[in-house]
Amino acid sequence: MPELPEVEVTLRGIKSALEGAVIKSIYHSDKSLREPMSDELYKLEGAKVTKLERRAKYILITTTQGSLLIHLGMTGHLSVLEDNPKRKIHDHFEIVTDGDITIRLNDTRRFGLVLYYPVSADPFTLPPLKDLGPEPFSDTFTADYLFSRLQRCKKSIKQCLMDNSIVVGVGNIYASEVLFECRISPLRLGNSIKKTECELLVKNIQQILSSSIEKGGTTIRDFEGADGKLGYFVQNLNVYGHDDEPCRVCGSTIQSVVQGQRTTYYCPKCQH
DNA sequence: AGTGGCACCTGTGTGC
DNA sequence: TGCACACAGGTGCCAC
Repeated sequence: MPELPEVEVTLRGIKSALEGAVIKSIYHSDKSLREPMSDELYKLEGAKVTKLERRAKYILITTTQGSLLIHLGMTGHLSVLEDNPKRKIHDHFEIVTDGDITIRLNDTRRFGLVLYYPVSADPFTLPPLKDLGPEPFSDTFTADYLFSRLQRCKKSIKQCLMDNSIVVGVGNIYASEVLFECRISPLRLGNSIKKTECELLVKNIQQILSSSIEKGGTTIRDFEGADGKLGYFVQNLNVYGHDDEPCRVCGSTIQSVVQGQRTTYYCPKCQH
């Protein structure tokens, strides 16, 4: 499910329910996500939520009794519920607030992550946040930076864009879309990308991600925002999932290719 | 150091 | 209808 825009839309969706609220109760299932969920999570009961923020595709919730890091993996979804309805299959974690709002994590494939950090710990200096590259909207993510990083990359530019140590938040959908918008072939190696192309990449990564956030994310199968509304960015996808269809720009056939076990979509005529 | 392959999981769609 | 298989939005670990 979630790429960065979906996570940002989710964060905005849960923010009003959680910010300033007191956590009345915590629940976690016995099933392991990417890692088992610790019983230390119950230490958050009685805590006041002081801050919600996003780093890469992680949501960090800071409270007076420690912090909570949530990753949605491939199929994770957070919903905001008002009457604490019965848990359904694949509901693995929930927070109930003093305002009787339930924030519930449903994650079919269990690639998500829910971690607890004590008050004394700074999650930004610890795994998994510690070694992440720059945010796409930050001042440090510039064409100069990208160019210097790509110099030592011998893998494909598509895989470079998805490499979290280079830039965070560009997943499989948006990597294809960004390269199409830049007219750069996904098959080229990172170290073949010119400075002027890095300028294009930075600009389009920012534009496409922010446009998708505005439209509520991308719905491929089952993504909904925390309010249950579907995202509309899927209508703006030019190549992702469009293999064997005509390119919207030149009319030639969109191709797909597997790179690093992930499918890439591109127009062989438009992209060089 | 950088890269490719695989593992973690369940559900869905396709072809036989 | 049933079965086998491929594939799906992410990420970390391992061996080379």
